Amino acid sequence: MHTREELTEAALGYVFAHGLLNLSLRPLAAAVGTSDRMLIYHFGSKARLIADVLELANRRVSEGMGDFAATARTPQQVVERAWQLMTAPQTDALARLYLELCALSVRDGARWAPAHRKLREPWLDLLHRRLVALKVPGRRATVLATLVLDTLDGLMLDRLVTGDAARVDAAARAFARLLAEPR
Amino acid sequence: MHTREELTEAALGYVFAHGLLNLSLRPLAAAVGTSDRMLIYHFGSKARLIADVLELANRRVSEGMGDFAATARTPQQVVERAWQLMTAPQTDALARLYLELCALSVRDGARWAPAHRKLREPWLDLLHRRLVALKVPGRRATVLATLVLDTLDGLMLDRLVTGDAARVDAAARAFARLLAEPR
DNA sequence: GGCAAAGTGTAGCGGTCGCTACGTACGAAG
DNA sequence: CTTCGTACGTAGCGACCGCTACACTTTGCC
Repeated sequence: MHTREELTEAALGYVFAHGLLNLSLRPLAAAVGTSDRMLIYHFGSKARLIADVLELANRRVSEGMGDFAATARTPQQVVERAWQLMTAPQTDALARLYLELCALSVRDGARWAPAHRKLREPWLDLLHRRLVALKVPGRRATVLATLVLDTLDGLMLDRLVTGDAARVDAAARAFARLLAEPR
Repeated sequence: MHTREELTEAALGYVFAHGLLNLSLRPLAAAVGTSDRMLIYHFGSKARLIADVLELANRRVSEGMGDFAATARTPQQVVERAWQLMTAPQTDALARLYLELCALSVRDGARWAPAHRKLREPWLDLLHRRLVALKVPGRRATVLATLVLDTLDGLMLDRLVTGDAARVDAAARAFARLLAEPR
Protein backbone atom coordinates (compact mmCIF):
# COMPACT_ATOMS: atom_id res chain seq x y z
CA MET A 1 0.00 0.00 0.00
CA HIS A 2 2.09 2.92 -1.29
CA THR A 3 0.71 6.42 -1.27
CA ARG A 4 1.73 8.89 -3.92
CA GLU A 5 3.77 10.81 -1.36
CA GLU A 6 5.67 7.72 -0.29
CA LEU A 7 6.35 6.84 -3.90
CA THR A 8 7.60 10.36 -4.62
CA GLU A 9 9.90 10.13 -1.63
CA ALA A 10 11.29 6.77 -2.72
CA ALA A 11 11.60 7.91 -6.32
CA LEU A 12 13.64 10.93 -5.23
CA GLY A 13 16.04 8.57 -3.52
CA TYR A 14 16.31 6.55 -6.69
CA VAL A 15 16.84 9.66 -8.82
CA PHE A 16 19.53 10.88 -6.41
CA ALA A 17 21.29 7.57 -6.84
CA HIS A 18 20.77 6.96 -10.55
CA GLY A 19 20.09 10.33 -12.11
CA LEU A 20 17.48 11.67 -14.48
CA LEU A 21 19.38 10.72 -17.60
CA ASN A 22 17.99 7.46 -18.97
CA LEU A 23 15.60 7.21 -16.05
CA SER A 24 13.11 4.48 -16.88
CA LEU A 25 10.01 3.39 -15.09
CA ARG A 26 10.56 -0.32 -14.72
CA PRO A 27 13.85 -0.28 -12.80
CA LEU A 28 12.59 2.64 -10.74
CA ALA A 29 9.42 0.75 -9.92
CA ALA A 30 11.34 -2.38 -8.97
CA ALA A 31 13.62 -0.34 -6.71
CA VAL A 32 10.75 1.24 -4.81
CA GLY A 33 8.80 -2.01 -4.57
CA THR A 34 6.04 -1.49 -7.07
CA SER A 35 5.46 -1.77 -10.81
CA ASP A 36 5.60 0.59 -13.76
CA ARG A 37 1.87 0.02 -14.00
CA MET A 38 1.28 1.49 -10.56
CA LEU A 39 3.62 4.44 -11.11
CA ILE A 40 1.56 5.47 -14.11
CA TYR A 41 -1.57 4.78 -12.10
CA HIS A 42 -0.51 7.13 -9.33
CA PHE A 43 1.27 9.85 -11.29
CA GLY A 44 -0.51 9.72 -14.64
CA SER A 45 2.69 9.96 -16.68
CA LYS A 46 6.43 9.79 -16.40
CA ALA A 47 6.69 13.55 -16.92
CA ARG A 48 4.36 14.19 -13.98
CA LEU A 49 6.33 11.81 -11.78
CA ILE A 50 9.55 13.64 -12.59
CA ALA A 51 7.90 16.98 -11.93
CA ASP A 52 6.78 15.77 -8.50
CA VAL A 53 10.22 14.38 -7.72
CA LEU A 54 11.88 17.67 -8.66
CA GLU A 55 9.42 19.64 -6.61
CA LEU A 56 10.25 17.48 -3.62
CA ALA A 57 13.95 17.96 -4.31
CA ASN A 58 13.34 21.68 -4.37
CA ARG A 59 11.76 21.58 -0.93
CA ARG A 60 14.76 19.63 0.29
CA VAL A 61 17.11 22.32 -1.01
CA SER A 62 15.35 25.09 0.87
CA GLU A 63 15.22 23.06 4.07
CA GLY A 64 18.81 21.79 3.85
CA MET A 65 20.25 25.21 3.15
CA GLY A 66 19.16 26.83 6.36
CA ASP A 67 20.88 30.19 6.83
CA PHE A 68 24.30 28.84 6.03
CA ALA A 69 25.88 32.26 5.92
CA ALA A 70 24.12 33.79 8.89
CA THR A 71 27.32 34.36 10.81
CA ALA A 72 29.43 35.45 7.84
CA ARG A 73 30.84 38.92 8.30
CA THR A 74 32.50 39.41 4.91
CA PRO A 75 31.86 38.31 1.31
CA GLN A 76 34.88 36.04 1.71
CA GLN A 77 33.19 34.23 4.58
CA VAL A 78 29.93 33.99 2.64
CA VAL A 79 31.74 32.16 -0.13
CA GLU A 80 33.57 29.92 2.32
CA ARG A 81 30.35 28.93 4.07
CA ALA A 82 28.54 28.32 0.80
CA TRP A 83 31.37 26.14 -0.47
CA GLN A 84 31.44 24.25 2.80
CA LEU A 85 27.72 23.49 2.49
CA MET A 86 27.92 22.57 -1.19
CA THR A 87 30.72 20.09 -0.60
CA ALA A 88 29.11 18.52 2.45
CA PRO A 89 28.34 14.83 1.88
CA GLN A 90 24.57 15.25 2.26
CA THR A 91 24.51 17.83 -0.54
CA ASP A 92 26.38 15.62 -2.97
CA ALA A 93 23.39 13.88 -4.52
CA LEU A 94 21.58 17.18 -4.86
CA ALA A 95 24.55 18.80 -6.56
CA ARG A 96 24.74 15.97 -9.07
CA LEU A 97 21.04 16.34 -9.81
CA TYR A 98 21.43 20.08 -10.21
CA LEU A 99 24.30 19.71 -12.68
CA GLU A 100 22.35 17.08 -14.55
CA LEU A 101 19.51 19.57 -14.92
CA CYS A 102 22.00 22.13 -16.23
CA ALA A 103 23.03 19.83 -19.02
CA LEU A 104 19.47 18.86 -19.85
CA SER A 105 18.52 22.53 -19.93
CA VAL A 106 21.31 23.31 -22.37
CA ARG A 107 19.84 20.80 -24.83
CA ASP A 108 16.12 21.20 -24.10
CA GLY A 109 15.61 24.44 -22.25
CA ALA A 110 11.89 24.60 -22.80
CA ARG A 111 11.45 21.38 -20.89
CA TRP A 112 14.10 21.55 -18.18
CA ALA A 113 15.15 25.16 -17.60
CA PRO A 114 12.21 25.91 -15.27
CA ALA A 115 13.15 23.04 -12.96
CA HIS A 116 16.77 24.17 -13.09
CA ARG A 117 15.83 27.72 -12.21
CA LYS A 118 13.74 26.61 -9.26
CA LEU A 119 16.63 24.61 -7.83
CA ARG A 120 18.99 27.54 -8.32
CA GLU A 121 16.82 30.33 -7.03
CA PRO A 122 17.02 29.58 -3.29
CA TRP A 123 20.82 29.73 -3.42
CA LEU A 124 20.85 32.89 -5.48
CA ASP A 125 18.33 34.60 -3.20
CA LEU A 126 20.17 33.69 -0.04
CA LEU A 127 23.54 34.80 -1.44
CA HIS A 128 22.04 38.06 -2.61
CA ARG A 129 20.30 38.76 0.68
CA ARG A 130 23.46 38.01 2.61
CA LEU A 131 25.58 40.29 0.42
CA VAL A 132 23.07 43.09 0.78
CA ALA A 133 23.12 42.58 4.55
CA LEU A 134 26.88 43.04 4.37
CA LYS A 135 26.32 46.45 2.81
CA VAL A 136 27.39 45.50 -0.69
CA PRO A 137 25.69 48.15 -2.83
CA GLY A 138 22.58 46.95 -4.70
CA ARG A 139 23.67 46.62 -8.31
CA ARG A 140 27.00 45.16 -7.28
CA ALA A 141 25.30 42.64 -4.97
CA THR A 142 23.24 41.34 -7.90
CA VAL A 143 26.25 40.89 -10.14
CA LEU A 144 28.32 39.42 -7.34
CA ALA A 145 25.62 36.91 -6.38
CA THR A 146 25.56 35.66 -9.97
CA LEU A 147 29.35 35.51 -10.10
CA VAL A 148 29.66 33.67 -6.81
CA LEU A 149 26.99 31.11 -7.59
CA ASP A 150 28.26 30.52 -11.12
CA THR A 151 31.82 30.15 -9.88
CA LEU A 152 30.81 27.70 -7.17
CA ASP A 153 28.80 25.78 -9.78
CA GLY A 154 31.86 25.57 -12.00
CA LEU A 155 34.01 24.45 -9.10
CA MET A 156 31.44 21.82 -8.08
CA LEU A 157 31.35 20.57 -11.65
CA ASP A 158 35.11 20.19 -11.68
CA ARG A 159 35.04 18.49 -8.30
CA LEU A 160 32.36 16.00 -9.23
CA VAL A 161 33.87 15.14 -12.60
CA THR A 162 37.52 14.87 -11.61
CA GLY A 163 37.04 13.91 -7.97
CA ASP A 164 40.14 15.97 -7.18
CA ALA A 165 38.78 17.60 -4.03
CA ALA A 166 42.07 19.05 -2.84
CA ARG A 167 42.84 20.94 -6.05
CA VAL A 168 39.32 22.34 -6.34
CA ASP A 169 39.21 23.27 -2.67
CA ALA A 170 42.37 25.30 -3.16
CA ALA A 171 40.73 27.11 -6.07
CA ALA A 172 37.62 27.78 -3.99
CA ARG A 173 39.74 29.25 -1.20
CA ALA A 174 41.58 31.39 -3.73
CA PHE A 175 38.24 32.68 -4.99
CA ALA A 176 37.06 33.52 -1.49
CA ARG A 177 40.32 35.39 -0.89
CA LEU A 178 39.78 37.45 -4.04
CA LEU A 179 36.59 38.77 -2.46
CA ALA A 180 38.40 39.83 0.69
CA GLU A 181 39.95 42.85 -1.03
CA PRO A 182 37.61 45.73 -1.82
CA ARG A 183 36.80 46.51 -5.50
CA MET B 1 30.40 7.28 -51.57
CA HIS B 2 31.10 8.46 -48.02
CA THR B 3 34.48 7.91 -46.46
CA ARG B 4 34.82 7.41 -42.73
CA GLU B 5 36.39 10.86 -42.40
CA GLU B 6 33.52 12.54 -44.21
CA LEU B 7 31.04 10.69 -42.06
CA THR B 8 32.87 11.71 -38.89
CA GLU B 9 32.81 15.31 -40.06
CA ALA B 10 29.09 15.21 -40.81
CA ALA B 11 28.36 13.37 -37.57
CA LEU B 12 30.18 16.07 -35.61
CA GLY B 13 27.90 18.64 -37.17
CA TYR B 14 24.89 16.57 -36.19
CA VAL B 15 26.18 16.11 -32.63
CA PHE B 16 26.82 19.85 -32.35
CA ALA B 17 23.23 20.47 -33.36
CA HIS B 18 21.47 17.68 -31.47
CA GLY B 19 23.78 16.68 -28.65
CA LEU B 20 25.10 13.38 -27.33
CA LEU B 21 22.14 12.75 -25.05
CA ASN B 22 19.76 10.31 -26.72
CA LEU B 23 21.88 10.28 -29.87
CA SER B 24 20.62 7.46 -32.04
CA LEU B 25 22.01 6.05 -35.22
CA ARG B 26 19.01 6.13 -37.52
CA PRO B 27 18.23 9.87 -37.38
CA LEU B 28 21.94 10.62 -37.49
CA ALA B 29 22.36 8.39 -40.54
CA ALA B 30 19.40 10.02 -42.28
CA ALA B 31 20.82 13.48 -41.58
CA VAL B 32 24.21 12.66 -43.06
CA GLY B 33 22.73 10.83 -46.06
CA THR B 34 23.43 7.23 -45.23
CA SER B 35 21.93 4.41 -43.17
CA ASP B 36 22.50 3.07 -39.69
CA ARG B 37 23.72 -0.05 -41.42
CA MET B 38 26.55 1.86 -43.07
CA LEU B 39 27.50 3.75 -39.91
CA ILE B 40 28.05 0.45 -38.14
CA TYR B 41 29.88 -0.82 -41.21
CA HIS B 42 32.32 2.09 -41.17
CA PHE B 43 32.76 2.61 -37.43
CA GLY B 44 32.14 -0.85 -36.05
CA SER B 45 29.94 0.36 -33.22
CA LYS B 46 28.14 3.40 -31.91
CA ALA B 47 30.71 3.83 -29.13
CA ARG B 48 33.52 3.96 -31.67
CA LEU B 49 31.66 6.49 -33.77
CA ILE B 50 31.19 8.73 -30.74
CA ALA B 51 34.85 8.34 -29.83
CA ASP B 52 35.86 9.45 -33.33
CA VAL B 53 33.47 12.38 -33.25
CA LEU B 54 34.84 13.54 -29.90
CA GLU B 55 38.39 13.20 -31.11
CA LEU B 56 37.55 15.40 -34.07
CA ALA B 57 35.86 17.88 -31.76
CA ASN B 58 39.02 17.90 -29.68
CA ARG B 59 41.12 18.79 -32.70
CA ARG B 60 38.68 21.61 -33.47
CA VAL B 61 39.13 22.98 -29.98
CA SER B 62 42.88 23.17 -30.27
CA GLU B 63 42.70 24.74 -33.71
CA GLY B 64 39.95 27.22 -32.84
CA MET B 65 41.65 28.39 -29.69
CA GLY B 66 44.79 29.73 -31.27
CA ASP B 67 46.72 31.85 -28.81
CA PHE B 68 43.71 33.82 -27.69
CA ALA B 69 45.57 35.48 -24.85
CA ALA B 70 48.84 36.15 -26.64
CA THR B 71 48.55 39.92 -26.25
CA ALA B 72 47.16 39.87 -22.72
CA ARG B 73 49.39 41.76 -20.29
CA THR B 74 47.53 41.05 -17.03
CA PRO B 75 45.49 38.18 -15.58
CA GLN B 76 42.44 40.41 -15.98
CA GLN B 77 43.06 40.61 -19.73
CA VAL B 78 43.60 36.85 -19.92
CA VAL B 79 40.16 36.29 -18.44
CA GLU B 80 38.60 38.87 -20.69
CA ARG B 81 40.09 37.31 -23.82
CA ALA B 82 39.11 33.80 -22.75
CA TRP B 83 35.54 34.89 -22.07
CA GLN B 84 35.42 36.68 -25.40
CA LEU B 85 36.47 33.51 -27.19
CA MET B 86 34.13 31.26 -25.22
CA THR B 87 31.13 33.42 -25.97
CA ALA B 88 31.92 33.81 -29.65
CA PRO B 89 29.20 32.34 -31.87
CA GLN B 90 31.49 29.72 -33.39
CA THR B 91 32.34 28.33 -29.96
CA ASP B 92 28.72 27.98 -28.94
CA ALA B 93 28.14 24.44 -30.19
CA LEU B 94 31.42 23.31 -28.72
CA ALA B 95 30.57 24.81 -25.33
CA ARG B 96 27.25 23.00 -25.31
CA LEU B 97 28.97 19.72 -26.12
CA TYR B 98 31.53 20.34 -23.40
CA LEU B 99 28.89 20.98 -20.77
CA GLU B 100 26.98 17.94 -21.92
CA LEU B 101 30.11 15.88 -21.35
CA CYS B 102 30.39 17.38 -17.87
CA ALA B 103 26.95 16.12 -16.95
CA LEU B 104 27.53 12.72 -18.49
CA SER B 105 30.80 12.45 -16.59
CA VAL B 106 29.07 13.21 -13.32
CA ARG B 107 26.79 10.21 -13.83
CA ASP B 108 29.14 7.83 -15.63
CA GLY B 109 32.67 9.05 -15.11
CA ALA B 110 34.35 5.83 -16.18
CA ARG B 111 32.86 6.23 -19.63
CA TRP B 112 32.85 9.97 -20.21
CA ALA B 113 35.39 11.64 -17.96
CA PRO B 114 38.35 10.93 -20.29
CA ALA B 115 36.63 12.68 -23.20
CA HIS B 116 35.73 15.55 -20.91
CA ARG B 117 39.30 15.88 -19.69
CA LYS B 118 40.66 15.93 -23.23
CA LEU B 119 38.32 18.77 -24.19
CA ARG B 120 39.25 20.68 -21.07
CA GLU B 121 43.00 20.23 -21.13
CA PRO B 122 43.88 22.58 -24.01
CA TRP B 123 42.13 25.45 -22.25
CA LEU B 124 43.73 24.68 -18.92
CA ASP B 125 47.18 24.38 -20.44
CA LEU B 126 46.93 27.62 -22.34
CA LEU B 127 45.59 29.51 -19.33
CA HIS B 128 48.35 28.13 -17.16
CA ARG B 129 51.09 28.90 -19.65
CA ARG B 130 49.81 32.42 -20.10
CA LEU B 131 49.64 33.05 -16.36
CA VAL B 132 53.17 31.74 -15.95
CA ALA B 133 54.31 34.03 -18.76
CA LEU B 134 52.79 36.91 -16.79
CA LYS B 135 55.08 36.01 -13.89
CA VAL B 136 52.37 34.53 -11.69
CA PRO B 137 54.36 32.28 -9.33
CA GLY B 138 54.13 28.55 -10.07
CA ARG B 139 51.85 27.15 -7.41
CA ARG B 140 49.55 30.14 -7.61
CA ALA B 141 49.36 29.87 -11.41
CA THR B 142 48.11 26.29 -11.09
CA VAL B 143 45.40 27.17 -8.62
CA LEU B 144 44.47 30.28 -10.55
CA ALA B 145 44.19 28.41 -13.85
CA THR B 146 41.74 25.97 -12.25
CA LEU B 147 39.79 28.79 -10.68
CA VAL B 148 39.59 30.81 -13.88
CA LEU B 149 38.54 27.87 -16.05
CA ASP B 150 35.98 26.58 -13.54
CA THR B 151 34.54 30.06 -13.11
CA LEU B 152 34.26 30.58 -16.85
CA ASP B 153 32.63 27.15 -17.12
CA GLY B 154 30.10 28.09 -14.50
CA LEU B 155 29.39 31.39 -16.23
CA MET B 156 29.01 29.62 -19.59
CA LEU B 157 26.60 27.18 -18.01
CA ASP B 158 24.50 30.02 -16.66
CA ARG B 159 24.65 31.79 -19.99
CA LEU B 160 23.59 28.78 -22.01
CA VAL B 161 20.79 27.74 -19.67
CA THR B 162 19.26 31.14 -18.98
CA GLY B 163 20.24 32.87 -22.20
CA ASP B 164 20.69 36.06 -20.19
CA ALA B 165 23.91 37.17 -21.87
CA ALA B 166 23.95 40.69 -20.41
CA ARG B 167 23.73 39.59 -16.77
CA VAL B 168 26.36 36.88 -17.18
CA ASP B 169 28.66 39.20 -19.11
CA ALA B 170 28.51 41.63 -16.22
CA ALA B 171 29.50 38.84 -13.84
CA ALA B 172 32.37 37.83 -16.11
CA ARG B 173 33.66 41.39 -16.21
CA ALA B 174 33.38 41.57 -12.43
CA PHE B 175 35.45 38.42 -12.17
CA ALA B 176 38.12 39.76 -14.48
CA ARG B 177 38.26 42.92 -12.40
CA LEU B 178 38.80 40.87 -9.25
CA LEU B 179 42.00 39.60 -10.80
CA ALA B 180 43.26 43.09 -11.52
CA GLU B 181 44.13 43.66 -7.86
CA PRO B 182 47.26 41.88 -6.64
CA ARG B 183 46.86 39.05 -4.07
C1' DG C 1 37.89 -12.40 -68.13
C1' DG C 2 38.10 -14.27 -63.30
C1' DC C 3 37.65 -13.35 -58.65
C1' DA C 4 38.13 -11.74 -54.08
C1' DA C 5 37.26 -7.70 -51.39
C1' DA C 6 34.77 -3.63 -50.42
C1' DG C 7 30.42 -1.32 -50.27
C1' DT C 8 25.35 -1.24 -49.84
C1' DG C 9 20.17 -2.34 -49.55
C1' DT C 10 16.54 -5.18 -47.18
C1' DA C 11 14.79 -7.29 -43.53
C1' DG C 12 14.72 -8.43 -39.08
C1' DC C 13 16.49 -9.94 -34.29
C1' DG C 14 16.19 -9.37 -29.40
C1' DG C 15 15.66 -5.86 -26.32
C1' DT C 16 13.67 -1.65 -23.78
C1' DC C 17 10.68 2.09 -23.76
C1' DG C 18 6.14 4.61 -22.01
C1' DC C 19 1.82 3.37 -21.67
C1' DT C 20 -2.79 0.74 -21.92
C1' DA C 21 -6.54 -2.91 -22.02
C1' DC C 22 -8.52 -5.93 -19.18
C1' DG C 23 -9.69 -8.60 -15.29
C1' DT C 24 -10.01 -8.93 -10.35
C1' DA C 25 -9.72 -8.46 -5.36
C1' DC C 26 -11.57 -5.56 -1.66
C1' DG C 27 -13.58 -2.28 1.38
C1' DA C 28 -17.10 1.26 2.00
C1' DA C 29 -21.80 2.90 0.94
C1' DG C 30 -26.62 2.08 -0.09
C1' DC D 1 -26.43 -8.29 -0.24
C1' DT D 2 -25.55 -5.56 -3.90
C1' DT D 3 -23.02 -1.98 -6.00
C1' DC D 4 -19.22 0.69 -7.11
C1' DG D 5 -14.80 3.15 -6.96
C1' DT D 6 -10.01 2.32 -5.64
C1' DA D 7 -6.00 -0.56 -5.89
C1' DC D 8 -3.29 -3.71 -8.36
C1' DG D 9 -1.49 -7.86 -11.39
C1' DT D 10 -0.88 -9.76 -16.16
C1' DA D 11 -0.12 -9.28 -20.62
C1' DG D 12 0.98 -6.87 -24.38
C1' DC D 13 0.95 -2.87 -27.91
C1' DG D 14 3.56 -0.08 -31.03
C1' DA D 15 7.69 2.43 -31.40
C1' DC D 16 12.41 2.69 -31.23
C1' DC D 17 17.04 0.96 -30.03
C1' DG D 18 21.93 -1.04 -31.53
C1' DC D 19 23.24 -4.35 -34.33
C1' DT D 20 23.37 -8.46 -37.71
C1' DA D 21 22.49 -11.96 -41.48
C1' DC D 22 22.24 -12.23 -46.10
C1' DA D 23 22.18 -11.20 -50.73
C1' DC D 24 23.51 -8.15 -54.19
C1' DT D 25 26.42 -4.83 -56.87
C1' DT D 26 30.61 -2.54 -57.68
C1' DT D 27 35.49 -2.14 -57.71
C1' DG D 28 40.34 -3.18 -58.21
C1' DC D 29 43.86 -6.49 -59.10
C1' DC D 30 45.92 -10.56 -61.68
